[in-house]
Amino acid sequence: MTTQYWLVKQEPADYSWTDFARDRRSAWTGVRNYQARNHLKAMQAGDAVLFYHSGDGKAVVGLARVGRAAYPDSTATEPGWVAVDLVPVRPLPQPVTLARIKADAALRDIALVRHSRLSVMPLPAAAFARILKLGGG
DNA sequence: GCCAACGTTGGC
DNA sequence: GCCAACGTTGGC
Repeated sequence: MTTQYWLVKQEPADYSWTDFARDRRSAWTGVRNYQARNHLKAMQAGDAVLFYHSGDGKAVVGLARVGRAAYPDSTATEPGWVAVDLVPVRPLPQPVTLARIKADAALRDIALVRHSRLSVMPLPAAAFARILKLGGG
């Protein structure tokens, strides 16, 4: 299976990149949106993931990878919800802000811009590479 | 099956 | 703090 590319959002006040880097691994639980869940289910171990700070931050701040593909979310009170495990790889030398992304012609159609409420989304390989480049990573 | 009301997310 | 987008719920 070829590597797929994703972006996940997190409110830094709830769980920041710093928390993630300290933990070395995080169970991505609590997703309760069907579209986001379907993206979680499509993740494979080893896939590349960008970590985005929503709210106070509004920037892509780090690179991660999928450590474990989808499994039942133990925090859910109803069946059917899933979690994945994510592992931090490295922070981006320079966070890529939402404003920067919106200003980039090659990125104006990504889900982060087009579908701002989605918390787990796929990224085309080219868009993923572009954001990494903008971040100096 | 439609639609109004309402709640949540997230940018500004 | 406000508002747009959008998902969910419930009445009909």
